[in-house]
Amino acid sequence: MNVLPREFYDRNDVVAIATDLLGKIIITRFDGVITSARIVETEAYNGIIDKASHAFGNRRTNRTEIMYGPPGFAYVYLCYGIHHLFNVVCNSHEIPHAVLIRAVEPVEGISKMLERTGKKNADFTLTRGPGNVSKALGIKTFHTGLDLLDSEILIAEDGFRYSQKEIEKTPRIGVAYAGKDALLPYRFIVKGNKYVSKGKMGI
DNA sequence: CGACCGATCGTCT
DNA sequence: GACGATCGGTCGA
Repeated sequence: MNVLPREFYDRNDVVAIATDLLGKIIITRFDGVITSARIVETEAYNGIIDKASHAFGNRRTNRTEIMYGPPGFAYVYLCYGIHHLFNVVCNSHEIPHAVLIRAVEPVEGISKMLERTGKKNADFTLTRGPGNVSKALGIKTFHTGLDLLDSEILIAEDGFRYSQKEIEKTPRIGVAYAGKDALLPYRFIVKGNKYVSKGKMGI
């Protein structure tokens, strides 16, 4: 198990990074408790030219500032006042690319995930959808800015890899407000994986 | 299965 | 003051 290096995130191709993140492992360690899960669904957000991105039009606010920083850091924001959505900051300083983690497959610490989510059974709803991912892994908005190479949240690879045939691309979910950009094939899923979220065009 | 709805609050205008 | 990069439940067909 190796933590992904800074160079993994420091690329001028957020779509490639979103694809490459499939199969990688997110590991969180809060209060000494480890939970980990394999990424099976991602979405790319292509910075200032992407209407679906919070950084569209070079918008800089307290919330989005982290995306303008160096790559390999967490961008976590509150959605609908309830859900903490976990993103990975990509590309170099001043280029606000990000990848949203939309679904993972539990690996370690499932009992802790059940405790955090208040669920009884470890079925596919445990970590399906970006809100559930953060809830199960214990990620909150105040974790925004953590270094994914050295903090309580890490992303690593264990040698496992999905083949291109197992990966499908679709338009992103819930971004209708982005007009034409909502049609871009920036969502990446592992075909047939039961943890992949339900989308209009998804599985 | 699809449509709809309520929860809930930080962020931006 | 309005609005989400959502979720889970309910209701009707």
